[in-house]
Amino acid sequence: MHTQNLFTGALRAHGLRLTPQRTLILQVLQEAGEHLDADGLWESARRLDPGINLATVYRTLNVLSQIGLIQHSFLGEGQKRSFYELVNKPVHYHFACLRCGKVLELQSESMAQAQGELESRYRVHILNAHVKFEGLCPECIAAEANAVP
Amino acid sequence: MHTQNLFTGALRAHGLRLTPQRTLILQVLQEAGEHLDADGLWESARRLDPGINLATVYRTLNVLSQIGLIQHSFLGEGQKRSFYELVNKPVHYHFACLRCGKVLELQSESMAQAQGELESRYRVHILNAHVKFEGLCPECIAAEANAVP
DNA sequence: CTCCCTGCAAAGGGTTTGCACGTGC
DNA sequence: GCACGTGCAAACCCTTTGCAGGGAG
Repeated sequence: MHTQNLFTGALRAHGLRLTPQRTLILQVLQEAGEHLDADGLWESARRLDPGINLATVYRTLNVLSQIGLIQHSFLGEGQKRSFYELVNKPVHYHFACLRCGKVLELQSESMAQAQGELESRYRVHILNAHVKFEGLCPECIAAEANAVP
Repeated sequence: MHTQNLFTGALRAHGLRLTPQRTLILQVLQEAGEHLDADGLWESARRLDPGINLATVYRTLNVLSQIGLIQHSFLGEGQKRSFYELVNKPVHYHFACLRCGKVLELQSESMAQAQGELESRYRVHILNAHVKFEGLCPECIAAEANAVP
């Protein structure tokens, strides 16, 4: 996997240094795959480097956001925490089940189409789309159907 | 406008009292029309009742959220604040300019279509959609073009 | 008259920042 | 060696909460 080189290049292109901490955080983000919050990321990172500081995690996340390697978003209605994920992943959208709390990642071509329509209609240039749907997942739809016959 | 009665009814239906502060906050939300954060709302409200407290604003916003009169969401990448708006309004989506911070409200039929597609593909039941786009607004696209000729 | 609601102030909790030391390049 | 990055702890800022007094129903 040449992802590491990609990251290295991106960092250096912005005059940033490749420190062990940054490498570690990128690694955790990559292995986790799913959306992580800063705290969860810190927890995972500390298993490999117990000395790593939460402030460093936040600073790194901000740096990586600024150079476009990761995307950060909010999930969950009353949620206070931000979630982060690599831009590495294919375009997808989040769906949170209101009943069981599960988060699904959805793919949709129509969304991209809708996005294009908005760009031309409003003459804006869309760089990021944060999309979160809420509702019931298949399992919970079934459960609700059984509960209310 | 019978909106006031609607609110009154909704509050009473939930065993809640119609206090001057609640009336005032609803009024401000209604007149502002656009997305307001708690602080902006407080500022507007204080012009009519200088004694109103920020904690009351938050408490009221939470109550109104819970009974479904308003919707609350996050806008802006590094934004810490929540934004609130009446559910009164037609379906729309938010666009935040990364350069000037301005927030636009967009309408799109394709979005609804995409949503329908996702529901059937993933067998989920979508109840809410929180959609936020980020990018450059028309003015900032022009400004960028001038800045980098 | 009874609770619910408000104002006030202080606490909470995620995120940021100042400072001195450490380290990539 | 110089500037950037890190650890540590305190600061920040939005939001919530405990408490006592006040007002809706």
